[in-house]
Amino acid sequence: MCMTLRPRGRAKREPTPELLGLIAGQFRALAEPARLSILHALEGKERTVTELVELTGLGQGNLSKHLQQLHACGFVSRRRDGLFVHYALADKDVLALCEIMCHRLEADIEAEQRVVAAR
Amino acid sequence: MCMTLRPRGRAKREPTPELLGLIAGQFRALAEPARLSILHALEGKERTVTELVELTGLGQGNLSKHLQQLHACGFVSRRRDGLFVHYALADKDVLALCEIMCHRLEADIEAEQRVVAAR
DNA sequence: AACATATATTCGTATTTACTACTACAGTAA
DNA sequence: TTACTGTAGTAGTAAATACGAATATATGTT
Repeated sequence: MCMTLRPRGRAKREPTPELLGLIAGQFRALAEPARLSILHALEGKERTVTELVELTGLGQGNLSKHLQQLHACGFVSRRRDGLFVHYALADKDVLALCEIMCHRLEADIEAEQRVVAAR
Repeated sequence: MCMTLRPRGRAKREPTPELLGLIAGQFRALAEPARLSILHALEGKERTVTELVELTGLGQGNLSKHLQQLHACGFVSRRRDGLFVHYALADKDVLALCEIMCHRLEADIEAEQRVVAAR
């Protein structure tokens, strides 16, 4: 039991409120359509802030703040190149997480369709 | 590209704002320490609301609302047994999701420790 | 029926937060 | 230096939400 809500390899004990807060913070960083839109725009290649403004339709200041949040949680990396700052997906975790969520949603939709079809 | 922000097996197209909202909603359901605490209490066995009140320390009304949210997102299942309602983890997704997050946090902590150790 | 217990819901409030508009900072070029 | 561009930060505001307290509903018991 308790394999998930504590760091791996640690002693078997209750997750502290601090740890729960950290995990919740990671989820909260992804709990916003605007930030998911940013992450989607970063799939495959890195992008400058200007590019992301165009791709996402978000305002520049707003977008920048979302990027700070994603960077603070380690979901995106930053690379300065002269006047431009290039952002990129930091790892594959975002992809894995979203894939699980999409899988769940797909299952829900299919279940609903079965209910509808059964009438 | 775009393997993650749309349901599997669908045509290759941009994720709609609706889909992004649904995914964000799934993440938001997990973006709260109180709800993670509930999910942790449900690891291994189902629990009644009364049991969850004791295990989590949350108020009964507050807890019930959190349970409704988790149930609406499909993370927990409900089973009525007379006067009691038993809640349980609906699937293994929560465990997988939290494991990824814990893994990330652990990596961050280790990275910080390396920085500290290098001084 | 009345009563008791378990769970759900409503109300009011304080906190959080996403957004826009504006301003500040960083880097480049003249 | 000044001017210009890209990015980051600040202030104010409206919407979302987590919480406690109180109330309502559901089920079982007498």
